[in-house]
Amino acid sequence: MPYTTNDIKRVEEKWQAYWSEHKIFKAEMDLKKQKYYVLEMFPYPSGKIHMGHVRNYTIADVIARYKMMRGYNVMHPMGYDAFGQPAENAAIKRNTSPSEWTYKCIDDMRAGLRKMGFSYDWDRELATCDDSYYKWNQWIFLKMAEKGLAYKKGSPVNWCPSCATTLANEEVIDGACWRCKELVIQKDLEQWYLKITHYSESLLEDLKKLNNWPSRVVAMQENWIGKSFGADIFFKVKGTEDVITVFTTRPDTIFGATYVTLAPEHPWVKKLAKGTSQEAAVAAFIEKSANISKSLRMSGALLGNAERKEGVFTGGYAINPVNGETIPVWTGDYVLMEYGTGAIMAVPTHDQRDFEFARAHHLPMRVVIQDPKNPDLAPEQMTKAYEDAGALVNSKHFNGTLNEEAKKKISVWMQESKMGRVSVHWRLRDWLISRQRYWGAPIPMIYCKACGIVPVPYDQLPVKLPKNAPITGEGGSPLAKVKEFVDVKCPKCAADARRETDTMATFFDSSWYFLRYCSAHNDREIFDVKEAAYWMPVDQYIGGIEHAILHLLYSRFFTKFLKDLGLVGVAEPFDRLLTQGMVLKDGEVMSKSKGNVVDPDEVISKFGADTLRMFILFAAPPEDQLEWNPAGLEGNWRFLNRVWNTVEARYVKGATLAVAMDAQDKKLELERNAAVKKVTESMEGGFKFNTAISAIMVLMNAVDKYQGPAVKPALLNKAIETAVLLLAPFVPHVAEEMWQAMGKADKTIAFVPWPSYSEEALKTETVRIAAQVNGKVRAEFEVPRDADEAVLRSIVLADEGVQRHTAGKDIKKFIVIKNKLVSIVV
RNA sequence: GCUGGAGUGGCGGAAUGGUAUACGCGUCGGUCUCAAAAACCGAUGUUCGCAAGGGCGUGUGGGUUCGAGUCCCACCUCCAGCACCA
Repeated sequence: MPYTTNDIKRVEEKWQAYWSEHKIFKAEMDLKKQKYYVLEMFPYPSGKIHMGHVRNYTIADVIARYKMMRGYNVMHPMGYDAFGQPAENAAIKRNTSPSEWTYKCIDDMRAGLRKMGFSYDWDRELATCDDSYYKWNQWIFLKMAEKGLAYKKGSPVNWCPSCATTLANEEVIDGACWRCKELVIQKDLEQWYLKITHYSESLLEDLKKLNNWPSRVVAMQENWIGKSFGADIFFKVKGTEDVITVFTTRPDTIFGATYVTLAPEHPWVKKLAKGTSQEAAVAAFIEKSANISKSLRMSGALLGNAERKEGVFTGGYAINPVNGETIPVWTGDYVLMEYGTGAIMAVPTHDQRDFEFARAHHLPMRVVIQDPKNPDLAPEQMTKAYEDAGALVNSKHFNGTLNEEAKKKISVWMQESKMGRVSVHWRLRDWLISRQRYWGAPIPMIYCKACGIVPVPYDQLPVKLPKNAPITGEGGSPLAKVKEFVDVKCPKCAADARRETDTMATFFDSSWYFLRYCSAHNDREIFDVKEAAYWMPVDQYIGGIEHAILHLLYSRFFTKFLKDLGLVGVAEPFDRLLTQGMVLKDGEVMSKSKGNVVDPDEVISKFGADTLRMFILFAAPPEDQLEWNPAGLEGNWRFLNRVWNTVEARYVKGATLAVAMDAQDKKLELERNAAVKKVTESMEGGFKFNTAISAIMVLMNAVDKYQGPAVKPALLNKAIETAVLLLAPFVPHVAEEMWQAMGKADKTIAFVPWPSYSEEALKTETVRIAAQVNGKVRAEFEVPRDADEAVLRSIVLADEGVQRHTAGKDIKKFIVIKNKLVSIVV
């Protein structure tokens, strides 16, 4: 009887109900048992689940179920990253409230997740927009403020005109808003920051511990943190005792510095120009630069473009400390105020950007490093900067020193003679978290005229988000318009005061949710320390590569902070990370705008969740992109049918073990053991689900070939049972149903021990070997296992096919690779 | 430019330095059927040959080795991230 659409619906609903009613996947701390924490990146509830979610969560579910069968105490939770701007937009569009819309979406998502049969502990479900959750956001914020890690400062910030809110550096992609793609501009605002830079060193250093993270994610974080070693060098302003400090990673080129360039925003630019003939030109340049947004200045359009390296002479001069030379100070828009000291020493001969600027503005150049391949390097002839290694010239007593060595020597020398100091600069900046939005956690601060900025006392948390804020999408914090929210008494002096009306960036919410899952409904504390000590770290985290920097970096930061508070014992939250590939259709990412979306619901109603799961796992390794292929889906559907039919037609309940095994029996046992070995190794060696499933297919092919009057029902049963057990993590519903149909006593297959295999059973009496002559395969033989060289010589050299290639030639070597091949050299 | 990764049949993809193309899809042929679908069986890198058998094949060019998709060197192409970060 085929496995019909009706069967699918009946079977899948039956087992989903069973798992749910009996809380099969409820996880409880048990110190006697080895824990395993499987986590997928929780979804933003924007509607129903899509194929990307299906892939992400199916991967996680197979891992969770596999680990359960291996005897681990598995925690596999799910929740919703529920704050965020789309809810506000949806509320305006549909004339509803962000809260109503979000909770409706959560219901839809939950239903979709249940239909996929995922093994979640639903008792731990959480949504970040619940005040029972964001209360602890506020708690963390206050703790950070106490430690000086949350602070307010005024500075130019990234501003998205379309979203009418600020953005973190990490949220600006190619100069545009990560969400709406609008070009980001700079705006001077007072905003809240988290001092992630306090942890720069350990965020970088601890990347080395993350051996089970994809190397590209580690590399991306490394780049983002961006540690540069070099020197700060003090250039005296000519005619004063004042100093301009520049940062360089190339102190070896200090003798080649022919001018200094300051960022247009650098405070010395105006000071130097004042009263000189350059004053007007400098003022005009500063104005012009300010009008070109930073995002444009930093975007690819200006890169490596000499024409665009704009700048003017400030009218002032500086003294190069190492040789006392007076050199001009320029301002140029290729120097960024945000990085280093906002000032550079320009060495046009050995830095391409300086070279372009110097050529554009006719500034002097001097060679201080000789190219060993072209020892007559001269500025007039250079068409680009020489940035490679070489020995120093024109550098006084450092002449002849190789530049890598000179970097250290010159830094030390300058430090000793107080001309500069060895220094390190970071690319990472503090994290701007204020958002002028409604649908987020209120920042728990109060402004009092007398007392200044006053934290909300802990016992007044949560600061609840008012329900009635007017959301127009037109900018400005909606909370500022809610009088009963804004008006508050100062906790210190009880005078009239005003609440902070900005909310937290939603990445704050997701930076610690994995800890909250450890005791999701604890209303006394952020989480139970003992529970967290047991469950953390997350053993396997699964999610999209798009979170390689933001979310993962912030989560690492929060974990380090909470560790410093003594609340968690681990410095890193995620032991293993798997970034799943995207789901494509016709070579493009599925998206509503492209109209190439495949709805999981439709696939489920036709083929069932199990077929969908299996196709997604089989069609590509989990990290790779996956091309949607309807024919492939049907192939997996056919396979599940074959297994189902085999259980129905050939499984014999109560068959007892046969005594003697013939060749056919041994072959089946061999295939059974080989399949268990291969599937187990595919799982243990990095979750190669595609090869795991192919090994189960090979086993089923062997079962199909096991036919005829000599079939031993007990052996056949064993092979079928093994196949069903191996399939259980992948296709849990149909596996449960078949397990029950075979009359097994277990109430669920979920915790039946994973099958084992024996190496002995894999050893056949004879093996098939190949014979190579001069590296080419010329014949194949069936020979006794572990046959020695003498035996093999007699068999192989007597072979006609081999002799054709060896006849009349000397055999120089006869190499034996046991049970694999022989290689003859003539 | 820097960083990370990938190039294997018609397609998705397999291969601890040891018989390249497992498994699946597709295609072709067959069984069953009045017919079709489904299901089942078989074939399927390319080329020369009636056949036996041989040549060539994992982006390109070299190298190491009895033996290289795999290791080393140099390149090409593609994907991704970062990017006037001094």
